[in-house]
Amino acid sequence: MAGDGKLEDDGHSVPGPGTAGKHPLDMGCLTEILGFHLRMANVAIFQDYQATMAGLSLTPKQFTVLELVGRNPGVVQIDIAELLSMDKATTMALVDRLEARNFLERRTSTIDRRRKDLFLTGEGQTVLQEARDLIAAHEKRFTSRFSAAELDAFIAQLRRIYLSGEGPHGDQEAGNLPERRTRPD
Amino acid sequence: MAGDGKLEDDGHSVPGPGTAGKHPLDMGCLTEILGFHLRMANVAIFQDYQATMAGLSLTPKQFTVLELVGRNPGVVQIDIAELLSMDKATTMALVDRLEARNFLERRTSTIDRRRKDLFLTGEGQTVLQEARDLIAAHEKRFTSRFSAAELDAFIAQLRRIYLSGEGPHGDQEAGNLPERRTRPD
DNA sequence: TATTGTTATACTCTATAACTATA
DNA sequence: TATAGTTATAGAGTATAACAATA
Repeated sequence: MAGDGKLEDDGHSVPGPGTAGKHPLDMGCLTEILGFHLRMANVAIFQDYQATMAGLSLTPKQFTVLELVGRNPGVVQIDIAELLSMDKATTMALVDRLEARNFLERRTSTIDRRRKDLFLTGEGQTVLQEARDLIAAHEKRFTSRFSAAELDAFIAQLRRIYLSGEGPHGDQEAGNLPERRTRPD
Repeated sequence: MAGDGKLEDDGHSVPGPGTAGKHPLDMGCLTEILGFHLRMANVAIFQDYQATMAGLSLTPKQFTVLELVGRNPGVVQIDIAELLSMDKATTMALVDRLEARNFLERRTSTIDRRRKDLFLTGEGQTVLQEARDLIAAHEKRFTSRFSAAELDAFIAQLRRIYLSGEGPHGDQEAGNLPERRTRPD
């Protein structure tokens, strides 16, 4: 029903997320744009996450990296970067912050001395477990809106978006992007 | 199946999104965190969006604002801010950029002279329609992975995440967040 | 007194490019 | 020649705080 190619007028009107539709705006084609809904959901979850994690000061991505290093001792930056679709310099900065807070450490690999194996410190392990506990409660506030089957289907659909070989678009001949855009906001 | 409260070891291992699992990492509890999958999907869509919109240099949020102003001539910043869960200063900066590119203009409201009504310029209307066309093609690369029924269900689930009164968590007694975190990354 | 817009400021995230060292 | 990490730099996005104009 949604999406036969063209984005045109459909006159949908949707109340805002916060107050109960004081000034309902016509959302136009936004209602049928998957990326829009995805972004709105992301923002909503982030806000609760932020309130939940205020004491720990760990961004979602920082938590992700701690969890990855915790589960995969000795993992190197380049693999984390690839998994999370980050630039290696971005990954560097991220790891720098976690290292500065003494949550993880770099050790030069004995096998390939270009590589720095990453390990959690004791403090990192502690903060990771605290974060896991807080996030579990935070998650439950959202996942409780779904049955187990619904949640599994939901996650499967999300994975269908981001697990797809090299990405969806065909040839990528453009190569160089003329202007720089930074974040998925 | 996913989520009985505690986040513990489950040993799931998932290949990275790009190359076909060269270094599969143990994702630990990440596999059952809805916010993680949401973020990964968001990043994947953003990357295709970016490649698609390289020529126009419009971020998703900029496009959203243009569409809102186009559909709701005279809408004011504060309403946009509320709908998109943005700070009013952030909204200001966003509108500034669009105004500097001559895509929209501010006119002092005749009814309430504190307010500035927003309108698309001719150029803004042109660029908006170009963006709609590009985004339609971009969207199709993702939505084509789902049947119409699946897509409707998917979007309904996303809306269930972000349309929920004041947000999910109970009392919000904390009020002031001790540290600042900025973006949902 | 409350609301809307505004400015100033600062900090984080991110990417680009160039560099070092290892392989 | 290619890879991993690193540094320097720059730009966008965001929020906080203060302020002005108006209601």
